[in-house]
Amino acid sequence: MSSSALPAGSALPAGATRTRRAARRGLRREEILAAAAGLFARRGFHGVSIDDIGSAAGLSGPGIYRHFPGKEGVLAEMLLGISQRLLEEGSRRAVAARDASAALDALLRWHIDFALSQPDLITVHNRELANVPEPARRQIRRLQRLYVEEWVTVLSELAPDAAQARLRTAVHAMFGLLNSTPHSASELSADSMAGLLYTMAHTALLAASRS
Amino acid sequence: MSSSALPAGSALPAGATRTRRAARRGLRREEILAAAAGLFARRGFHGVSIDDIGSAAGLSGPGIYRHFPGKEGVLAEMLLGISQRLLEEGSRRAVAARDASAALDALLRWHIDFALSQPDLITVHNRELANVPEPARRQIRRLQRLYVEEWVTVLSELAPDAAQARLRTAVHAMFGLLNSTPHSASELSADSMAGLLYTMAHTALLAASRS
DNA sequence: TAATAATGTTAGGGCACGTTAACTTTCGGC
DNA sequence: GCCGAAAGTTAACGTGCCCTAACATTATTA
Repeated sequence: MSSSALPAGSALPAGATRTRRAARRGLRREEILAAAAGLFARRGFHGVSIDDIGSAAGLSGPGIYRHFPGKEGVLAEMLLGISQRLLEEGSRRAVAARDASAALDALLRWHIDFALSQPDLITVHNRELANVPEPARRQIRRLQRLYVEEWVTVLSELAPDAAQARLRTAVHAMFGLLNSTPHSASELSADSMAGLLYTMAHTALLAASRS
Repeated sequence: MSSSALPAGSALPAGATRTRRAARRGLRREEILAAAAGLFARRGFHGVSIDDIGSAAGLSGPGIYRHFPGKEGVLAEMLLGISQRLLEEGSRRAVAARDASAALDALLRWHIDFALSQPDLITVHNRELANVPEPARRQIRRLQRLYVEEWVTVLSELAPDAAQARLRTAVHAMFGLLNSTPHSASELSADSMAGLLYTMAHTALLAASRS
């Protein structure tokens, strides 16, 4: 890590080659993460072996250790990536909206889009936090909390009288609704599903804020 | 199983003694199931060992095999019991209601009550079906499907124009909402939580039926 | 093209787990 | 109060898993 992550300021060609290497390495890591996500979502963290992940990614089991410190490391990086993506893109879109109502719309569209296009990631994100070892788990929790806070802030602007604890709980429940996608066999088209989830989540959140 | 489950029609005293034995046995089985439910909910089926379950239930690991055919057997019976309870009690209350609106109210109250009072069971029921071996899994799926159908029937009566596939998907999503309870740290009292979940689920279902 | 670091492979160690076996204790029924 | 089955114990077997070691191959840099 020290030699490749912190370049000893040299000329451009060296930098270019290091970039090529890093790109290859990055691709391989993403292949492994994608393969592991599908397996973790289907069988759970403890139901998947290192050899399983290796086979699904096109290399042999112990080859994983050239890219990750271990099985828990794969899971930790996966969940960190998901949490970061949800938070960063969610914040980006919410801030870009012109008012609170539009921000809620943007958050809903973003989360639904993510859940429908990445069902494996959403499933793992929902279920496997307990299997992440401690230094990383705290960081993931922090990102998840900030993501929830983003939603609560928007809702608070729409319903200033609602208690924040109630809004937080409502947001958690709505996540349960949106993230249920992977479990239902989905007899609906992706568009119908997205519309249905939007309607249900939107009305549920507004109802929770009002009453 | 054959000698105790199918009594060779004898007099009452023999029946009474058999009942006493069966009662002890039944209690022990429920202790094991309860201990296993908590562990499965927290760490997942593959994250729990037979010795873990035994310790939590107050006996040593292999002692489990005097009551269940194996680890998968414990999970199978647990999920079967949950599915049966949800379906039977849900149907009972829905049928007893005087109209469709009251039936939906009864179903909501029943499911919320169950989810809030048995978070471990709801969690296991949601996550671990894939680890049940095949003869039992089909039966559990059947019960779950019938339970969903109970909801869809009631909703269809309230919204005759809504497509059944849409209603089924909406019910699945609402289950995700109600079953999210165990994950949120619940800063709310049980009563507030029940009220909030009722409001959100009710409005979401009606919105899904209308639009 | 030779050297070197990155990336891959197979073999194996250590350990935990599910299950069975063999034996002991508890307890209800005559 | 004895008998027999039910219920519990510890020991052990086989297997699968995570990870490391040792070696082979690829590919980049000089």
